Amino acid sequence: MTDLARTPKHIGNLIRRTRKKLGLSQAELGDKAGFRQETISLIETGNPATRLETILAVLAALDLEFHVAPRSKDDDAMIEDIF
Amino acid sequence: MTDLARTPKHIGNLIRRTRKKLGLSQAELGDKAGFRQETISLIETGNPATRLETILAVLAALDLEFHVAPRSKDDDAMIEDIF
DNA sequence: GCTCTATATGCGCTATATCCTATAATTCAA
DNA sequence: TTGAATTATAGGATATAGCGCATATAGAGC
Repeated sequence: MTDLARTPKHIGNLIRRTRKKLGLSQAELGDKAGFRQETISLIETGNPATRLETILAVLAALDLEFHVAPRSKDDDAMIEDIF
Repeated sequence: MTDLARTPKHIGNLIRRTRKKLGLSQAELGDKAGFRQETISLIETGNPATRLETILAVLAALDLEFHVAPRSKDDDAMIEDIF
């Protein structure tokens, strides 16, 4: 099961969804990833200027990882449903 | 076919590989993505502080996109082979 | 070797991440 | 509804992105 992530908002929503599924607060996730609650808040609200390594650390703390794949028409059809 | 990308270096290598496969110079890719040659250079060498939106724009210029998936044991086995 | 292109590096600039601290605003349960 | 927890926001400090511009290396071909 993989989720498409083309924009910072996609990624933020995905992180928030996963964090809540795991029953974590932003502060708890921040602890696990090595960042502050405020930083998690910014990421989840779609801050486009977040540092790459910060995103990677937060994903890892949620046991997630990025995969890179060709953009596909299937994804285009799916893209509106992400929110 | 998807590629695992757990670190800025993974992502940089992937971008460089794809760019060369497409016969583009760093400057040409920069043009397509809206950034400078120097910025592409930094990304390809694994700069961990690159802005998220910059990475996303460069991936899009290469017709690539991120997917988010659970970290898997299969990935752990594969991880050493990325370089 | 030499030349041309491609890539990496440097400086000064503005913008912003993240930290730290604090607090406002929102959500949720009792 | 109220009180506690959670999330969003703010200001000052430090670090660094990406810009523009310049240049130094590095590579590929002759």
